[in-house]
Amino acid sequence: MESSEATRDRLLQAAGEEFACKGFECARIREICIRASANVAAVNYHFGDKEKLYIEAVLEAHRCGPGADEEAVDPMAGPDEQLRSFIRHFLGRVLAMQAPDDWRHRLMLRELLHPSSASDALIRESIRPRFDQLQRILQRFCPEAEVRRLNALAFSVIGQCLHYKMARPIAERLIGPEGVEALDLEFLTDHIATFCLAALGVVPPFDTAGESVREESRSSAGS
Amino acid sequence: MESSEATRDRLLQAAGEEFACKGFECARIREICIRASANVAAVNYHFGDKEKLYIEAVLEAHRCGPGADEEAVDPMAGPDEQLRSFIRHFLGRVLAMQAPDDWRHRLMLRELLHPSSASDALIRESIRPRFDQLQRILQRFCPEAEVRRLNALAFSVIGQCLHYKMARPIAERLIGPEGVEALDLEFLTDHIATFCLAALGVVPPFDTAGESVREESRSSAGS
DNA sequence: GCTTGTTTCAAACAGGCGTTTTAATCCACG
DNA sequence: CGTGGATTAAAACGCCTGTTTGAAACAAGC
Repeated sequence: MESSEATRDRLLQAAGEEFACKGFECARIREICIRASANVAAVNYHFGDKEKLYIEAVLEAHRCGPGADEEAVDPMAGPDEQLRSFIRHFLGRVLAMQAPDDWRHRLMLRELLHPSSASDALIRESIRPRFDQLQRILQRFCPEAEVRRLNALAFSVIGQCLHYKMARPIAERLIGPEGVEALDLEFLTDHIATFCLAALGVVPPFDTAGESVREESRSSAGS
Repeated sequence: MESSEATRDRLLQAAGEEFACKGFECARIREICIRASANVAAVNYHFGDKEKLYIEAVLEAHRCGPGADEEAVDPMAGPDEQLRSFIRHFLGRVLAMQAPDDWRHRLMLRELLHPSSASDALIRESIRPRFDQLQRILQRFCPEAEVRRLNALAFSVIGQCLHYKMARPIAERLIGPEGVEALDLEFLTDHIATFCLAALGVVPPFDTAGESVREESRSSAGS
């Protein structure tokens, strides 16, 4: 009874990887079972059919995924440092999605782009909290802003970050693989954070060399 | 000989629509032929196989697509007006992709996200020129910027726009369909343009109400 | 040891897929 | 009219899909 839970778990893992990189339609049950060293009938026995296996795989990837750095943004920090921190973590997760072992987040993203019944839990427990968190940060900059502006501001932040996952194949063709590789986490975090904070009037805008004037050089006579 | 070119054309149109909304793998040749009022064997006769039909459909959608507003950005205008104009047109195309009749752009986007041999022509003739155009505009703001910064700036503009196509299903769940609908072309164009121009130091940043201070109110004593 | 319930396995199932075959149809030209 | 090449049509082909079957293997309780 409990002994064979192992097969179920192996199936969930294999299904997650397969669904993540091929999608629901293109993933093959036989391939999943080979990966899991299980028989084809095991899917039907443990889950019923392909769709129920998919839903369970998404929810499983969702359960194992978050939890670690849930509250990585310091609630005591200033709004600009909070936004920087949010961008760093969000972008870090976006860039890490390229890694072969991060199939969990790729699977979750796939589910969000083509929502099935599994997306409810994802949005409720993962996406919504982070979106609200971002909006709370932005509201500290624009406390009197209407909802529509707040939404657009949030999407401006998210859009810039997510772009490096979504459009990566095009980007590699446009500026070359080495051009994409040069846009690493550190540089992009600083770029997007400065871009947004400048738009919000918190830090000075980019100069004619495209560089940002950070605090230390602003108050040069300070320390 | 020439008479039956009609069947070929009907197949290309039907294939374009079908590939655009279901993708290469999930589109069915039989369904395409029903749409085109053609026999299944017609695909093999006119194109060889499914993949060659797909490539021809992408290239056909590409040929019929652009050409109209190729140079919609006034080369004589100031850089800020050029950027505004670029964002308006790019965003307009992104938002128009939701329309059922704009399957051509949806198909092209699909091809760019999962590149096959058809993407070469797309990138060379459609994407690359516009990307270079955007970089030229941005270079007028930051003439001394290095390549990496220029790339990141371009992706900041593009990412904000494309987000409204890519993440639309999630956005509708996050802020509701009416929330997404409120983000129309006019509002978003102004929002993204102001966001970018403020980051570049050309216009004042958003104030605490999330509103932008446009030129007329800046030089209130002027006219 | 036998029974009972759970889990695995090889094999087969029906249906859909892209593709091919073979014959029928069309249409222009001599 | 009749001939030949281009186009269409119906049917079948082989393959692969998700799913199901029925029996075998296994462990536990009496």
